[in-house]
Amino acid sequence: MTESKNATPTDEASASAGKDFIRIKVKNDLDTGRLRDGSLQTRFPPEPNGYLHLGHAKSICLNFGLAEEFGGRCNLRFDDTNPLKENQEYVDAIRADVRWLGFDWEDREYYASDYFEQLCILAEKLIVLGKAYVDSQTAEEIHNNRGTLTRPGLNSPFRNRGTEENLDLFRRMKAGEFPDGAHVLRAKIDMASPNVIMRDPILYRIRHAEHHRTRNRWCIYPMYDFTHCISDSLEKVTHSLCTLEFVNNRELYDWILETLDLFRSEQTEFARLSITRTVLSKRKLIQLVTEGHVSGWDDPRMPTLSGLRRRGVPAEAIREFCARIGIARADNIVDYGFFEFCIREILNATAKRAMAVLDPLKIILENYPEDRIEWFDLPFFPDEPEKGAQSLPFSREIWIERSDFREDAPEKFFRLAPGREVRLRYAYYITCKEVRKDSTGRIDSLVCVYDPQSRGGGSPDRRKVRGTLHWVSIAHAVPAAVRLYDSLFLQDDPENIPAGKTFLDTLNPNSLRTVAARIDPGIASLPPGERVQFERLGYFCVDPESTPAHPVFNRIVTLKDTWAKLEQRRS
RNA sequence: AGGGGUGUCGCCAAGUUGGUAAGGCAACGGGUUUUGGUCCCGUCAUUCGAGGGUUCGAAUCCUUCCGCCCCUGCCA
Repeated sequence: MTESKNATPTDEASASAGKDFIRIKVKNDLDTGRLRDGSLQTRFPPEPNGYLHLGHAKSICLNFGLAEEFGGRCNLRFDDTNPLKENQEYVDAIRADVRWLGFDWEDREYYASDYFEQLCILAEKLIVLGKAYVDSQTAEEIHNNRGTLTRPGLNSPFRNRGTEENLDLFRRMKAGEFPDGAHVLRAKIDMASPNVIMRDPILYRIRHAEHHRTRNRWCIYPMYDFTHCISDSLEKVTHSLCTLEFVNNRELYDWILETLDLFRSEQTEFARLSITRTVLSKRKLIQLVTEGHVSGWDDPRMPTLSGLRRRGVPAEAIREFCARIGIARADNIVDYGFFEFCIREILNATAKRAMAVLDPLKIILENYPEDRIEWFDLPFFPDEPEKGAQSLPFSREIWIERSDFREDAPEKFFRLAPGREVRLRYAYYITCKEVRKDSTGRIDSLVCVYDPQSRGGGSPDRRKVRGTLHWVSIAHAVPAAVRLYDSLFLQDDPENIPAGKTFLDTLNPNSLRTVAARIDPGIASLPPGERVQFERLGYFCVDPESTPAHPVFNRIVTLKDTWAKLEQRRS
């Protein structure tokens, strides 16, 4: 499950990784001895209400990465304070994803729900301190009295209840004497604060709901703001890292820890990740799944870790990506192409080369003996032949890529065309003699001749042959389903759609195309999860549904295609 | 006439106390190449949201203005 983490990011990446403002702050806190026992403690705190995606990966790499780099520890903590949205399936998926990404929380797996008892005691302490009260207004009244962004709020008529009454009411809330919504516990801060978060924030609400871990033990549940800072504090988290939308909450975070005189964890915010042509908001991802726009959380087109894993993206590429994008406080939207670059960088060094033809066109070598079969070596890594090779069968009839032949070939097209000579990689030079078409005019096959002198793909006269094509012997080829993926969305920023439209309007109708390919028999029985490079095409991964009899491959990412770019420029 | 955050090349992003704009991606040009892949070399911000000021000198200090993002859940 856990992918190898031996390979290190490039020097550039690690160099820049050591320079962000958070690392500078941590280093400084460590150097100046600000941390009580001198060691760093972080945490990754997901709410188990969905699957992890690339945005979470950024946070995971930051929190766990920091701990590794500075000799500290990082906890995994589930922020499970809302029983209505959370469940065990998500907990299990999150654990699997973090592990797959390559991080280990050892025995430090915590749950906010583990702290419910302590949280309750601290809430009572707040009441005794005169810093919290039970409010019996309706939800609507509370909303109306909160004021607006430009107008202060109004004090609740229940704001000055006595300590004993508050304590009694709160205990009865906890005991289940009231229905949902009858009362809430609020911090007594300042209804006129310019920071709306500080206008007597709700600390506890009544919710007669079953929690996936505590079952029916509780009917009151603490809110995020009350829970998060205290959980951090109890775990002695020194650096509590979160995204920018929580900046406003920091004032309350600090107020609670200070008022309760608890260990002072410190919150620092960084910009969340956005990527072009995909969405990273949990709400939208859930919608894609529940409305059936994708096959599930692990659909290979999803930016979820489970989707990327099934697609074949190596965990190392995700870590590399996170290291390279850096950490800052400015809003950003990273080009999807940058992620692809990181994937290719890893795969180029790790994926064995193989032969496959996605859109087959038949070639008949008329001067090649009908019953002859030869075997050619295909090195796993052309630049490192010492790493081994695979044998490829060659015969009279060969599949090549349909797009590698053109009847009217432009000057710069140096692939196959009538009368032109190209090289079949590692095999022979061939020249096209005749184009055969069916009744509809579609090209049916090509009759070619091969040059016996060019065995292996070179010739004694060292004549120049620009084009080199991939191929598969028809007699040996194995049919395979190959899924070609494209981005889920057409628009660069589907999170930010003009007016009147939704992100669904920019869904890419061609994000998945399945083709009947012909592959080299040598790779037909690779196990699921195995990644290979189909020469000249891209990187592919064996799908979990694949069997030796019916191989299924997912395209992870294409190879860089300079020719396609040239052609596009001409038109 | 609310508060907070933020603006450095098309994208990401360095730029500690002012000293004369890193790096990566993309792009473009060239070399190597039995993957139009990889690799290698080169080009790519007189300018740091805009204006004013301080200074011998400012992306970095002061000031005014502008843009974008977040906050009015008994969500996190």
